[in-house]
Amino acid sequence: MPSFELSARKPFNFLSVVDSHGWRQLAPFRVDEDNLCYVDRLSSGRVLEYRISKSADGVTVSTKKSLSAAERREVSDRVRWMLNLEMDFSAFYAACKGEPKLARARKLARGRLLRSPTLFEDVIKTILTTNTLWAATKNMSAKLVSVLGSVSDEDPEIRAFPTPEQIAASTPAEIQEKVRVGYRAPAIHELGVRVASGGFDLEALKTSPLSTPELRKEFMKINGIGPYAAANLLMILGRHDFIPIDSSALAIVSAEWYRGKPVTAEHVERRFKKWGAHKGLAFWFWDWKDNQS
DNA sequence: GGTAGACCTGGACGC
DNA sequence: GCGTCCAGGTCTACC
Repeated sequence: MPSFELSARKPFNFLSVVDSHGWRQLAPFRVDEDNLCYVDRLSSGRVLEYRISKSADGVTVSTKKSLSAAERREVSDRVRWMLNLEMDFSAFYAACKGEPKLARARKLARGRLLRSPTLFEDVIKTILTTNTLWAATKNMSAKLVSVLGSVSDEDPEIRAFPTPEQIAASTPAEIQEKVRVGYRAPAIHELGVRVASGGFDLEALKTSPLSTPELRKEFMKINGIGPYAAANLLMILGRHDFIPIDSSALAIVSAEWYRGKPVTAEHVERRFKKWGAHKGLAFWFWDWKDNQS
């Protein structure tokens, strides 16, 4: 099986990235034992699955068939992005010192969040997490891939996440009916159209010079993206100064400090205010009483 | 600027 | 079975 190595900035813990949130469960990701697999559609149109596993210096990326030099460069760039191999978390780990609830985060080199190769895919998936159960999010993501994604010529069993063009070529009614995303269909289709037409360079936001509050506003201009979803996307981009506060966030904060009594977003903010630019990370990797994973 | 109500879906739950 | 509730929120209308 053809393979190559990618190094990571230290400290690096492969499983801490894979387990950083639920993305590994959303198609076209899958986990096979301790390997992370992803079906990608390269710029050439070739659809293939690559398998990522830990190595001494970072990760090993393997494919069933060989890649051209250009394809290998493309896959390398995408895997580096997906696992955030280059990011420096030393300031966060320094801030964690003296906080027992973040001792494991430091010890396990937590901080990196698994992300999709494109911001487009992560925005769509974030929309799929809103106002629903996680099981339904997984279903919607799987259907989006199986209904609209490109099938591989090399393996008809695998499909990639649909491109903006593929989503734009569909209709909101078709997306709602076949992908079962409900009221989210118009927002998903609209984003596909905007990106496919070239009217919205969503991927440019990956490296935007905008301040985090300005970038948050940009995300919130997207239909279907509110405060929770914008904060989630900022976390994915490595901007950690907003907390994605959803109903489960309220529940765990309530259990942690308020004996299960109802709390608001302000309670969450107050508890993590002191972490400043690391607020999102401190929240995300806190050792919650009710979540010892 | 703050808030109530509608919004798709499908799994869980009670009957 | 069947009906109801509600979840990893957002949007809009209204005050």
